[in-house]
Amino acid sequence: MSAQIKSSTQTIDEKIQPIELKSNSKYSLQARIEAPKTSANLPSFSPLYQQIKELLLQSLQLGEWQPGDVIPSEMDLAERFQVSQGTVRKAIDELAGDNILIRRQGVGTFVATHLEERVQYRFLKLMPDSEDLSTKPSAERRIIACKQTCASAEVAKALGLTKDEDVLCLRRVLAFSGIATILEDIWLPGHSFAGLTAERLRDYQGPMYAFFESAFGVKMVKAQERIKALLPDPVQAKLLEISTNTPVLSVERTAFTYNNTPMEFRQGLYLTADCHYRNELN
Amino acid sequence: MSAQIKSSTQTIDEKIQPIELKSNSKYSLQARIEAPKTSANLPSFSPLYQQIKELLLQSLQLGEWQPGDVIPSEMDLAERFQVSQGTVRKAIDELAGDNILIRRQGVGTFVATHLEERVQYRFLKLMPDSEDLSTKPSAERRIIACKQTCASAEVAKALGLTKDEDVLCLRRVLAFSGIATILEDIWLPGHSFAGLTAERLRDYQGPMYAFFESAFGVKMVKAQERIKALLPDPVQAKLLEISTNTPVLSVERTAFTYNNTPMEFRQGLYLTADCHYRNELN
DNA sequence: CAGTGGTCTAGACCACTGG
DNA sequence: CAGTGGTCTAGACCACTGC
Repeated sequence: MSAQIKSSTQTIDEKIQPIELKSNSKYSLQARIEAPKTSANLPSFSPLYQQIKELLLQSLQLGEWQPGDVIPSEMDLAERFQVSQGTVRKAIDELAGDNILIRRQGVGTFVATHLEERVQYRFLKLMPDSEDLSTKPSAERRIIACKQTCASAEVAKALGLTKDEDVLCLRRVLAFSGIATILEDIWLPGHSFAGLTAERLRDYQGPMYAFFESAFGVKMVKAQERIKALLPDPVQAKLLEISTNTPVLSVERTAFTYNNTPMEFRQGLYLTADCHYRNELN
Repeated sequence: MSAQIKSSTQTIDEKIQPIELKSNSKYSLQARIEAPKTSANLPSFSPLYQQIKELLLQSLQLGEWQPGDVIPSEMDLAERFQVSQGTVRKAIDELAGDNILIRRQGVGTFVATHLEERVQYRFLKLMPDSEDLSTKPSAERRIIACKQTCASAEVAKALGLTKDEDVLCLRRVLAFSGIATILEDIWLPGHSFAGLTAERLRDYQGPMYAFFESAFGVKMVKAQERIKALLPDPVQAKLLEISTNTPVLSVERTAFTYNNTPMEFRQGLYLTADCHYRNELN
């Protein structure tokens, strides 16, 4: 899991060849093959920095570096992969752009984590209407249910499981400043979250995704949301302390780990009387 | 508007000084002053590529290059600003990341435009539930109203105007596959859109933001949205052909030109029976 | 002060597009 | 085939952090 050697393919002929490569001379980076263009529009080659990016992602996925850890310096990585610092830099740049790594000048490059994040809820786009960012009231959380069930067709599809596979199902309410605001139903693949109980969740201080990281080694990296407007059913309305005539946002989220593997599906109902879902478009 | 000369400040001492600068030796790029750190955490200097980025933005804002135009090649710009190609490249990279410029390998770098965009509606995140991207039914548009009024407090605030300044107010309905889906109220600052009429809008084929570009030279660059769930009032319900008990998404958008200048405020009501607002989180 | 990421350069070569 | 953006390198120096 340590020494990986590879070679640039671009100018390899005159560059590294004469030098004895460190520990083994097998190329661990895919050679840039001039693949005959298939009918589809596949990219015909992969730049070095993309391959480095993939290797870094592999190391992250395999747990070589844990969330919050420093990764080796650019120079060290350049040495390890036998490329220039600039090439490593471009790979890291992209990962930093995806919020997978975090650069800190003068210190090092770190694996992003949902723990100890300046912004506690990275994926929560709900904001108070009064843009009063100064007083970010920490949420009160209430776990309503935590049970093991079989995946419905919808949940199975979202999680990439087959129907009736084991899933954990949570239900919780978040209240801000004493006002119940979010009701969430959360489904998790059973095989990755074995041993999760309402008690353990209750005991944990901090964001749920931080808990998933530390307790199950599951790091959420990105997510997709589908938003609709709904009227809550009577049970939902009761939990949110509203009437069934009060419209709410339905926010269905699929969250992914490395490798685009879905690891969570949730439906949130957001009460938007004093809040809104905020989005930036570019 | 043409020859701009400047100098790198980083290694200027030994580098360019002995050479006679092209046409004039005034630095048009701000020197990197080691400003005494103010109490606030202001950046103490600005990298060259950031300054280049600002200069490019200025040229865009002043209309030196119009939407759809090619801008000069990286080499030409490097020559113009007296920096290396890599520095220009980094500036352009950022602008391309903001969807302000578009790079096309082998061809050149272009000013982004809402016209002739592969994706017609860049800011519209509403998708059919059946992810049936193949059949993207073009919307039927109906202009309901187009009148000149005074800015309400809310609209004035969003557009950075003072209350009661002139604004244009549009109302329209978009229908997909014959189903009325979106009702939008749109407010525009009167001074920038003088002469806009329902007829001109109706005659124009293509996205509204493309119309704004070609008819008024207003290029929307980014936007913010605030989403809530609402019940429509009777008038709104009638226009959307739904009952007042059907919840809808309220999407309030402020759109900006260059310089973070707000140029449009709109409230859209989205019927989400067969559609959803889609968002990607990183 | 050593070590990290951040900026900048100059030059080489590659991949792609269009005439 | 010329011209554009895209990749890669090697080396220099700067800004920031922590010890």
